[in-house]
Amino acid sequence: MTRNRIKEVAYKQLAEKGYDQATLSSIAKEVGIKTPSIYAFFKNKEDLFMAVYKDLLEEYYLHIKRSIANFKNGSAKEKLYQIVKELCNYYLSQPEKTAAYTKLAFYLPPTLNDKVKNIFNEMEEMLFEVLETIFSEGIEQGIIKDQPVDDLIASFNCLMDGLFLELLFYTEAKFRRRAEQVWNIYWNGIYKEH
Amino acid sequence: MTRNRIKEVAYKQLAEKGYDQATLSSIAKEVGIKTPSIYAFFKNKEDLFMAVYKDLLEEYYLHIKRSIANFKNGSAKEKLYQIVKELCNYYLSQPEKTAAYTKLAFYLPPTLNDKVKNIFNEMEEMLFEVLETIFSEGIEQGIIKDQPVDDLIASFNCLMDGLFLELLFYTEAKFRRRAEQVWNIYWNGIYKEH
Amino acid sequence: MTRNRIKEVAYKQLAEKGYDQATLSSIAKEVGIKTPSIYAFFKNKEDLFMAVYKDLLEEYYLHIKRSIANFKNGSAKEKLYQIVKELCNYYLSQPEKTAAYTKLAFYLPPTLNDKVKNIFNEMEEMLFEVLETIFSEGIEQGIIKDQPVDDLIASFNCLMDGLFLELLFYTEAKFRRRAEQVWNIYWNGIYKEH
Amino acid sequence: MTRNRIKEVAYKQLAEKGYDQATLSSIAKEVGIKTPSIYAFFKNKEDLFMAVYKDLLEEYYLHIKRSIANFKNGSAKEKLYQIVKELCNYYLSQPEKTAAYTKLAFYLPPTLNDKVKNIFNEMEEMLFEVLETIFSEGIEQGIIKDQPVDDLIASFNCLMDGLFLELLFYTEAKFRRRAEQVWNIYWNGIYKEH
DNA sequence: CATGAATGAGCCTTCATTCAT
DNA sequence: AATGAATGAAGGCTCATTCAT
Repeated sequence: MTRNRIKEVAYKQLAEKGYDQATLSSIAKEVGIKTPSIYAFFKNKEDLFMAVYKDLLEEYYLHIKRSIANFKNGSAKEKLYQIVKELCNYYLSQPEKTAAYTKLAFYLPPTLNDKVKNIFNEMEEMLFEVLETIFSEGIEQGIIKDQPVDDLIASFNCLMDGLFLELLFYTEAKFRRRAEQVWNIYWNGIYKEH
Repeated sequence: MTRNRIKEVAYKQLAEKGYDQATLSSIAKEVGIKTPSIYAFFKNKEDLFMAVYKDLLEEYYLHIKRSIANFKNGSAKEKLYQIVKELCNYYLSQPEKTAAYTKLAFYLPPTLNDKVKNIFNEMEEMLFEVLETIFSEGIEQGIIKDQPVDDLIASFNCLMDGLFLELLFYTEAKFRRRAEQVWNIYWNGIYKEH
Repeated sequence: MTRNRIKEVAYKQLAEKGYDQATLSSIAKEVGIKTPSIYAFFKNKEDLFMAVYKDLLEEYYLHIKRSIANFKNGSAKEKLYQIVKELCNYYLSQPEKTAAYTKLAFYLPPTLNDKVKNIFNEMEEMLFEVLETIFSEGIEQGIIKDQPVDDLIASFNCLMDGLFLELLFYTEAKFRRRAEQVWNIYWNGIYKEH
Repeated sequence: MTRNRIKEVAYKQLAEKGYDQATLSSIAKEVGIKTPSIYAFFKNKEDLFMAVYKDLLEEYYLHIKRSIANFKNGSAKEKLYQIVKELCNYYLSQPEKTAAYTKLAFYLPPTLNDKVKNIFNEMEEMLFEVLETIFSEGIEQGIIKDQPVDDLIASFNCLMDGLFLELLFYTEAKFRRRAEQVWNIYWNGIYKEH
């Protein structure tokens, strides 16, 4: 289906070049159609990218949700580690989508801003709840030092954000190593020795 | 001096709108000159932004260098904390420059890529050396757990990157709080209890 | 019948926006079909509007013809007055058709020019003959001052044209008043006092 | 000055083809420049045509005003006749401007509507006052039949409008003849026999 | 230094039209 | 009879850039 090919090329070029440089004509050329044909499927350039964004966010959202569902069992440490690992895997398995996702976060055509931010917030809230549960349980079970859950979540997110950013600069091997290093230090900071 | 006013408006608009949307004409308009006048000072759009980038990076570089010089004395903990705090202060005191700096990191006109990356690398190396010294000393003095200095540096950088990214999404108050939280957990992870 | 709905929407939009802005797609949208469907009924945009024009002209032509037939009896004054009145009624009862008719007169796609002008001329000739008869009789009967019939026809037409033009600028009430005023002065000018 | 050449070609093409078909590129081609050059002088297509309209209206307005000033002396009949004659002369000496003026009256980009209508109204009011004076004086002096001045003005305007419309369909010679015929009948209608 | 004028390249978009289904 | 998909042509417009003044 052409519509999907357009969308895929669109997010690929978004990843590579950003919104402005991802020209309708360059997208059309890569798809193998003429520029005006895009308008048979999307009202606008904005409309096209809004669709791309929506897909990207939904897929990401879904993936996180599903990953989390998989770690119902296991210790707090295992759960947290799995989350980090899963997200790293996702990032690395979908480098283009991740890059597109990043571009998205850094420049958004003003019109799309609000719509996209809503999905962002939704995702953040979900992740927040999950982490809250894990940390609370960890503390109750004496595995994690007793400290404000807020702090734990904040620094976990910061870790994730840092990794996310570094994703853009490192090769896969380096990145994986780095993720391990970072995780270790993080865990050492929060677990309670016996 | 007009040349500087151009550069300042340029990085301001870079921060706000990114490279593509920071049009020469929109820059000229804000400066209060006509577009072609820019060519009296810069060969190119690329040339202008290369200058902007260079300034941005050099200032950032210099700032880090100076900050570090200030913490010649003090414990490893103090030194590291000062680095975090100083950078956060810098980010917060120069939100526009920081935003520009970020845009720069996320999209660079291909021609500029190599030149800019060099400066990046230089900065990273410098920071690496500083951190290496601090961590090594900390371990020697028994303040920091004995562990690979590489890991310590990696996770310190990840912390900084995470904060850097979050800078874009949080208000100053929230950000400051977050920085404290993150630092605490980090330090708990690396210091050696007695 | 779809064909007719297309035609009606077409002349309505012609009236509102003129030939160029009466887009096939905007017509299709208002009809509730897809643009290419129009081609099932009309060869062309030109073809469609040619049909619209033809209808418009024929209806107008027919109307004038029928109106005139009604005034077989009566004095010259009555006949002329009835023509003016009838046409004004027609204009006012079909404001959209009249507007379309006007647009038609003012811009015609070059290809249609000749075809349309033929119908115009036909109509004008018919009207000319009718007026000729009325004026000649009026003069013979001593009701109208003895003067060149040509002049009488010319100024009657000018009166009609003026009213036609003013139709576009005035409300119905104002227009009706104006028509009466103009007619009175016109008649006072040509009738012969005893 | 290029700016003026653009405006002149613009109104010429407006006269010939109407607003939509008077393409910026076709205007540029006739001027002998490239399309984007137009934007050095006009913000917009609308801006360009607004300038054209303003010129057209102002010139027309000025011409009427000056013509009228010339007939300060003379009988009512002379004055009225001079107005008709002057306007016909103007129309005929500036066929393109008149055609443009007509196109203007029949289709106006919606944005320009209000601005242009103001100038229209101003002109109409001025003409109304002048005619009011002439007719009132004519009646006082016993040259014109005692009748509502409103009627006299309405039918004079209708005469002018009719002529204006016919201007588009007739050759100069025919038109001049027609104007004479129409004037005669008009005057015969309003003058008072002794 | 600064600018007015000009331009090639290119962008987003619309339009009339075709064709296979 | 109707439509989804596609397209060539063209339109309005912006941009970076040049050049003479």
